[in-house]
Amino acid sequence: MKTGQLTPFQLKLHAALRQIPAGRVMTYAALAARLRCRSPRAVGQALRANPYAPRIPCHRIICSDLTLGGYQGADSRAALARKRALLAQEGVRFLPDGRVDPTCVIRS
DNA sequence: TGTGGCGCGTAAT
DNA sequence: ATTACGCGCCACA
Repeated sequence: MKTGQLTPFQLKLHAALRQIPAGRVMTYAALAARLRCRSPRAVGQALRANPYAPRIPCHRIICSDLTLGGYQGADSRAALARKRALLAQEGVRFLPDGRVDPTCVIRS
């Protein structure tokens, strides 16, 4: 079925996400750099429009400040809590400050 | 610490 | 085709 209604970017994005091992997270900037993109915003937006939420681990992407940033386009406390739960389920550790453990973050 | 501006892509008009 | 917006990041004051 064609390339789907998704854009080439999403495919690339999915490929990058696939490279992220479980229990580990990557920042938007790192992911963008991997996609050869100078704008992390494009990445975030692509994830936000990603209708394949459970199919695409967009929750493995966090802010460069080690903050969860947002989830599904919502920076609400509930969304962040859910994201944190998902990451914790994967084995990612969190700091008492609510930030992600830098050892689990891949800043390549 | 807080604010503004920046470049890329998508989606909508 | 053009405009507006978006889960961000960086630089500067």
